[in-house]
This record gives sequence, C-alpha cells and structure tokens, in this order.
Amino acid sequence: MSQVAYLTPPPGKRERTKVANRQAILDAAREVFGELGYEAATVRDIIRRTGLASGTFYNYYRSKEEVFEALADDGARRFRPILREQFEKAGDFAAYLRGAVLAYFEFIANEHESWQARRPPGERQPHMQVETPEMHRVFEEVRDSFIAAMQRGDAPRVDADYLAASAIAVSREVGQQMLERRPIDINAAADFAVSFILGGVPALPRQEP
Amino acid sequence: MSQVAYLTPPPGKRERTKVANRQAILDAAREVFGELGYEAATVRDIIRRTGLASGTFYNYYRSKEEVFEALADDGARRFRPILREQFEKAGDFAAYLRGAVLAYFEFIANEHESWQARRPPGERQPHMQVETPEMHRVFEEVRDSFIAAMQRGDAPRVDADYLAASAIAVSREVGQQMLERRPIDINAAADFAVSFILGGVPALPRQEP
Amino acid sequence: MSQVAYLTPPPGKRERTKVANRQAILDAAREVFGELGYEAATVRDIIRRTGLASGTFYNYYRSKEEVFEALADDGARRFRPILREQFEKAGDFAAYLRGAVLAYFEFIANEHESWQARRPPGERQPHMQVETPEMHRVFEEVRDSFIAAMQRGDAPRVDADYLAASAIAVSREVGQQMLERRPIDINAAADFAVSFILGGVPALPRQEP
Amino acid sequence: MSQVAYLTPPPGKRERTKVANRQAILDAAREVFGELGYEAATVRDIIRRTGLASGTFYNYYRSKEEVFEALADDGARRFRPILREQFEKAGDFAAYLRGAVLAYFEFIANEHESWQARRPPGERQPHMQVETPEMHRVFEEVRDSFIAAMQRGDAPRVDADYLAASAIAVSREVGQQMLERRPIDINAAADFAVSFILGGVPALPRQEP
DNA sequence: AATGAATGAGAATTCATTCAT
DNA sequence: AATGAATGAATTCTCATTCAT
Repeated sequence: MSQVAYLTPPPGKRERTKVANRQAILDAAREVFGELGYEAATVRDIIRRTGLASGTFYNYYRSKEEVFEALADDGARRFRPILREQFEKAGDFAAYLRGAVLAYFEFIANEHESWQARRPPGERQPHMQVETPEMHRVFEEVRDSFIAAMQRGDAPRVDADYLAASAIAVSREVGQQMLERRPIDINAAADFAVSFILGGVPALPRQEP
Repeated sequence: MSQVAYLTPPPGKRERTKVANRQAILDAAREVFGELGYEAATVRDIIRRTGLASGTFYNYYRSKEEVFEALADDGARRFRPILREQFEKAGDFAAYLRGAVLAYFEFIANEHESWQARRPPGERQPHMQVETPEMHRVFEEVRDSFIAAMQRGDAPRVDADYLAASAIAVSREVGQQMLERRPIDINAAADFAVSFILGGVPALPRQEP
Repeated sequence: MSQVAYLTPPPGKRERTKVANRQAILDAAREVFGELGYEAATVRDIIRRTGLASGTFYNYYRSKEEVFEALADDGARRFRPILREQFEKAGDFAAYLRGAVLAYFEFIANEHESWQARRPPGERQPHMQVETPEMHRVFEEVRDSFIAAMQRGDAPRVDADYLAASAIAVSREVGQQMLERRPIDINAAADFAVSFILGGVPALPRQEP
Repeated sequence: MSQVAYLTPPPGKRERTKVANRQAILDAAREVFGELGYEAATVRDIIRRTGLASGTFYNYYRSKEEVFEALADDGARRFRPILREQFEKAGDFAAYLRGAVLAYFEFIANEHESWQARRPPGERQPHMQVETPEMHRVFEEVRDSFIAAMQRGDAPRVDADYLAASAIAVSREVGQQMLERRPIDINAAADFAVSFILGGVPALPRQEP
C-alpha cells in the first residue's frame, strides 16, 4: 500500500473545500468590487455571489475591508513569481523592464476581466491604495532588481526608491487605462510604459494629429 | 422696543456665519476623509467635528457625496491660480512642467502638515488610503493644462491619456515618498520627477556610488 | 404677556416627547420581560410594542441590558420617596417596618401588573440581581433608618448591614411569591414578612394543618 | 501488525475520557455562567474553554439549557449529602437549621474561591448576576428538607412557601454579604442568619455600641 | 437657519446546531 | 466519539435623511 507515502495525510475533502471557499469568496469579491465599486459593494453582495451561507463569510474574513486587502495581497502574491521569472531570464535592464511590464499587463488583463469590468463607463473609481505585506514585497523586489541592475552597471545609479515607485506607478496607471479601452491592447500599452520609463516624453510613440 | 434696531439683522453677520459654517463643514470633511477614508467616514463624523447640529449639514450640502465634490472643487480652486501662475511665468514645456510639479509638491507638503498633525497619533491606521477628492482635482488640473500644452504644440503629440496618467502617477508616487522622508526635500523630489518625465531613466539625477 | 414667567422656557413638545418615549420604552420593556422573560426578550420585541422606529430605541438605550438596568433603577427611584415617607410618619421601629413593607408590596402590586404577569404559570424566572445606583441607595436608606432606630434605642444594636440585607431579601422574596398567588393578598404577605422580621419563625401566623 | 492489540481499546480508557469530557464541559459551563451570566454565555464560550471541538458538545448535552440543568443537578448532587449529614446529626429543628446554613455558607465560600479566582481581574463586571443553577438547586434542597421538617412536626406549621422563600433569601443575602467581607467569617454569618430565622430582630447577636 | 430626535431600510453579525469526514 | 466548517434564521445596530419645533 502506498499509503505510507502520506506521512502527512493527503489534504482531505474538508481541507480542499476550505481552500476552495476562501478562493470563491475572493473571486466573488473581485467581481463585486469590479461591478459596484468598493464602496457600494456589501458583504451580502459578495456572499450572495458565492452561493455560500452568509455566516460562512465570517469564517474566512472579518469584514469587507479584510477581503479587499486579501484580494490585493493575493494578486501581489501570485504576481511575484512571474516578476522573478522575468528578472532571471532577462539579459539586461531594458529587457527586464519590458518583460516585467508586459507580464504585468498580461496578468491584470487575465485577472478574470471582472476587476474593473462591467461598470458604467466614465464612472471613475476612486484610487485605492492598500499597502499589504505582499504588495510591499513586490515593491522591494522591483527596487532590488533595479539596484542589481545599477550594480551591474546596466543602469545609471539613481534614487532606487523613487525609481521603483515611479516605474510601478506608471505601469499601474497605464495598465489601468489600458483595461478601460476596447480592444485591450497590451502591446501598445507596454510600448508606451516602457518607452516612457526608458526615455521619457521624447521617446514616446507619436500619434497622428 | 430695542428689537426694532435688528429687525434687519446686522448686515453681513448672518452671511458670515453661513460662509463660516460652510467652510467649517468643508474643513471637518477634509479631516475626516483624511483620517477614515471616504467610505468609513460618516456624515455624523463630519458634523460632530463642526459642533453644528446634524440637520444643519443639510442646509449646506445635500449628501456626503456632495461635500466630497465640494472638497474637490475647493482643492481645485486653491490650486488653479498656482498652476496658472506657473504657466504664465514659464517659457517652455519643460519649465512649465517643473513649475507645476514643484507647485504640486509644495501644495501637498503644506496639506500634509495640516493633515498629519491632527491625526490621532497612537491610533493604528491600517485602512485603505482612498484618493482624497482634493488630490484628485489637483491631478485633473495638472492633466488638463498638460493636454492643453500638447495641443498648443508645446509638447510632442503622444497618447495624451497615457501620458497624463503617467506623469500624474509619477508625481503622486514621488510626492508620496517625499513626504515620508526626513527632511522633506521638495527640490530633490521635483528634480527627480521632472527629469524622469522629460527623459526617463537616463535623464535622472545620478547618485554617489 | 406672562411669557416673562418662563425665564427657563416651558418644556417644549420635543422635550415632552423625549420623556414620553423614554418611558414608553421602559413600559414596553417591563411588559415584554414580564411576558417572555429577560432572556427570550429581544430589543425588537420591546421596540415593536412601543410603536416607535427601531432606530429610536438606540437613541435611548444601548442594549437590552441597559433597559433592564434602567427599569430596575427606575423602580428603585420611584420607591425611595415612598420609603422615606413611611420613615417620617412612623412612630417606632415596628411601625416603620410594617409601613415600609406594606408600601413596598403595594408598589410592586401596582407596578403595571405586567411585570411577572401573563407568563405560563410554573415557569419560574431565574432570579436576577442588578445592582443599580438607585437600588443601592434604597439599601442604604433602609440600613440608615435601621441605624437611626438603633440609636434611638428603638431597636437592638445588631449588624445593620446584615439586617438591612435580610429585611430587604425577605420582603422581596415574599413579595415575589405574593404576586404569583391569586388573589394577591397584600395584607397576608405583609403580616408574614413583618412577623418574620420582628420575631422569626415562632412569631409567624399559623396555618391550618 | 501491532494494531491487533488494540482492536478492543484499552478497557476503561474511552469511558474515562467520556466522563472526563462531560465533567470538563460542566466545569467550563460553571465558569462561563459565573463570568458572563446564563444569557450572555454561549455554547462556544463553554466549549472553547474545554479545548474540545464545538460538535463534541452535542455528544454530551443537547443544548445550552441542558448543561444549565446538568450544572444544577451537579450542584444538588454535591450538596445533598452534606445536607443529609446535618440532618442525621441534628437533634432538633434549630440544630438542623444551623447545620444546614453553616453547610451552605461553607459551600458557597468554597465555590466562591474557585470562581472569583478565575475571573478576569481587570475586567469591569457590570452585568446582571443571574442566579446560577447550582445555587438554585442548593436552595431547593434546603427548602425541601425544610418543608419536610415542618411536616414531621419539627417546626410550627406556617406558610411553607413564604417561610422557605424567606429563610432562603436571608441565607442568600447574608451569605452574599459575608463573601464580600474580609476576613470571611462563616460562623458570625451563620449566627446572624440562624438567629434571625429562629427569633427575628430581638434574637440577633448584639454588637458593641 | 439651526436644532436634534425620529425614522426605517438594510447592512453586519452572531451562534445554536448539523453533518460529512 | 471527535472534529470543525457550513448553515441561515434571527438579531443587532447604523446612519443618511427628514421634519417639527
């Protein structure tokens, strides 16, 4: 009997359900926040969409705010390996930057399409900044790879914190706008963002008048 | 009866009270939104801080949302003249950009003082940072004048929305980080942001190795 | 115009409504606790019976527990002047005791009849002891009048705290039982309680075998 | 396979666990009811304190009410032998009464120790003191034997319910006060209570002027 | 205009109990 | 027998807004 292999017992149905429920709530929250906006969304809205009982929500999260943070944290957690992969496979700073931005845009475009979706167009969501531990780690990772590039002589020695913050901000904002356009053009957005970071306004793709 | 003398109330007195109340509500709202974020803030929180009665709020604003808007307008109203001054003074796009960014950094550095000061010091402050309406309008002002410059041929014709979003994002993030550093160095931050926008990474101020 | 007489303005309709509402909630609570018992009773039950809106409850009390305390406190507050009157008009200790016990039994019998009423018979409510400030004052008043009687030489010098506690306890328990009997016989109950306090078991009224 | 040895579990082991769990739940319930009162206490509070899983509770008791009853029975079971002993030892009603009251005071003084000890020390404790089921049953025991004595001609035939209520009330209140005094003087309290019940105010122990 | 209590829809939350594992 | 997550009815409670004074 190969049972022996499971010195740690295989995750039972219970455990699987727990993970699935946690994810279901996260997914539902992503959709609901996307459709109604964070403020209008209620815990009821979220839980209704999962098909779970209302009380079940509170087995996983204590409030709407907590799901929101978990959502942000979750995104950052899933993105971090992708970012690292880009860093490891990139030849130089420019390649890393392009790879990372492109990967990020793909990531958010795939992100269920529900985040920021089905909302009356023009109704801008107010910007929300949650600083989750995982998001901070992404920031640190970006900054550290910039520092590494600088130390390799691959990039000029500049204020790494400012630069990381700027590059992330540009990516986030352009990415956000990209998602609101139809069709979603990941490559154009990446061209813009990367050119901007690497060369500023003069380097940007020109448009017809 | 000496009442007669005041059948018409002392001129301006009532008017002044009205203006003062309106401003008191605005100030209270700025504080409360800053401390709790738009969502968590309640009308009661705002009105409590003014010392007025709850019903009085509705003599001035119809809803929480309306104060929010008014607050935005207030911010814009205060920032627009500063921006215009920069525009008139500046010779070209680069100079204007520098002036605008500098003015913005000065603006938030001032706001920051009056905000952070009043924030309950010991209290944990883990919640989402929702973009305040004031900031938002300030950004809009910058963006609009930015687009105008482009239309006047002062700046290359590039994707205006992406560019505006990027420049604003850089300004916001660098500005945010600037506020967290001691001492707050507005000029260094502006140097960074403006160089970045105008020339990307290669144009950034170098640091000692 | 006799308006002048109201240097302090006459209580307006608002003020009257406030007092009336507070009392209405108290009355409703007394009924509901009486019918359902403290535990089964909900805030909804109470508020429903007042005809007020649910939110109104919370303008007056923060919880079921708080109304309950207010109820106890209210009873004690209203009883205290009655007690004092008995003390002032009584000739000696025995007369005071009889007067006070009788007054107390009348008081609780009148107490709307709803407290401890319409409940399935035999379903004993668990004893509940709330120590409200006003109840403590009643205790002190009883004890102090005992001490006064002792000092007058009207009663033997004994442990006044134990005695007051005992006399009050006997009155409360006999009173409680009295309310559960039909017909309610205030005099028989008072005879019993007073005899017991003044002479213990041997002094009690005998019953047919 | 060495499993074989335990196909039948070690005899008594399971049984002991069952008894231990049942007792653990009872002990936890005693604590929790004591700290929070019956109403505020939840099954979760009780079960949490045992370290058992919530579902396990229902293997032993069907509801919160049932533990409450069981707790009452537990108290009675522990007190009845003490009471019986007094009865067998005592020559007459007075001696029995004294023995019973003394035993009761000893009982609550002991319970008191184990209760007050575990109570979270700094915590405000404003809530209602609901009669605990144990105390209630203890009172019932006393009352029943009391009535029995009356029926055997050991005591005068008076209103049994009133008398039982009175004697119990006196014992409870004097006992309560006794617990609040330092040092706790069981004998003085018993002297007072018994004298009071047997002879009223005139029979009470005198105090120095 | 100012006041502040009342309103009541609806959101948040609890918790006894069940039941698959 | 033990576990502990799911359930969902029921309850608590909030808060924007109204309106009589």
